[in-house]
Amino acid sequence: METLLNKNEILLSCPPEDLDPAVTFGCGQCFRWREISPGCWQGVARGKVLTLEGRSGELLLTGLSHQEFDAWGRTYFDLDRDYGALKARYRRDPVLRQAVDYAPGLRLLHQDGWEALCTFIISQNNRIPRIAAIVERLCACFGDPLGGGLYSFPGPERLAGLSLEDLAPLRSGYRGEYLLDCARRAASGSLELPSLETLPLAEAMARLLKVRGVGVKVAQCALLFGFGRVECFPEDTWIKQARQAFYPQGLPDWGDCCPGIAQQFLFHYARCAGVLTETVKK
DNA sequence: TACCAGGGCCTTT
DNA sequence: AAAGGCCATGGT
Repeated sequence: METLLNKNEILLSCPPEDLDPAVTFGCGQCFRWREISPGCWQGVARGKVLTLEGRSGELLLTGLSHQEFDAWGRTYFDLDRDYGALKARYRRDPVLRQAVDYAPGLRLLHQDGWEALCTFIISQNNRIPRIAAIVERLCACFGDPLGGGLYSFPGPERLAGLSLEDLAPLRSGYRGEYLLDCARRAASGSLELPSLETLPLAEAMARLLKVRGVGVKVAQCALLFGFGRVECFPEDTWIKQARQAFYPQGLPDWGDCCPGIAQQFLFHYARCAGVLTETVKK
């Protein structure tokens, strides 16, 4: 499918209208991608420095070998899902049609589960730019250097041995305690991360809720963004506002059509399109 | 200055 | 079961 160019360069066969880097990396689902030059985005995933940019109507990915792309890159960018069909389905709903048309190039990333869990613990009662800043300090302090001032996301074993004082430079506030509890559970095996991909959803949710600082919303985000559980539908403040403004009778049941992906379209639309007035808060 | 942020914990009713 | 204060930090 994909065209292999030089070493570590891959031309994605995905239609660019189904993967807009600015939207996909900027919609609040991930926190480690930056636009380093116009149209060219750089990020770190699973310890690899990647770039993605549009080029002559296609998308060029650098930083992964052919083998790495097949092993996890394809999954990371969710390339095996038919977004054309999914969006056609979403457009049957008049509100979601607006959301899809607002940002048709939004694509749900399948991030590393551990990283997603940590970043959404950090996200609670916080703002997106500050979340990204804390995550960067976490990586710079405890990740492995990857060159160019970039660092990997530190694994649970690394964080499990740290103290609250060690985390002080992150300025993550009361969330530091939550990160340590999460890391110690993951490192000891009392929280078995890989099982969260395949366990019945209720069981996966129950296991995550044992972690301090992980409530229903953070667990849903971790499952959706990090463990491929597209049936999850996190209800944050923006979704609550959207629900009250656009769906006073209740949200539609997107059932087997990836509710989590519908959620991300709706979240981005509600947060960025300026369609919510301040009068419908809370 | 107060209020608020991709919430969750703890205590009080 | 439900409601409300509090939590650390930083932007407005």
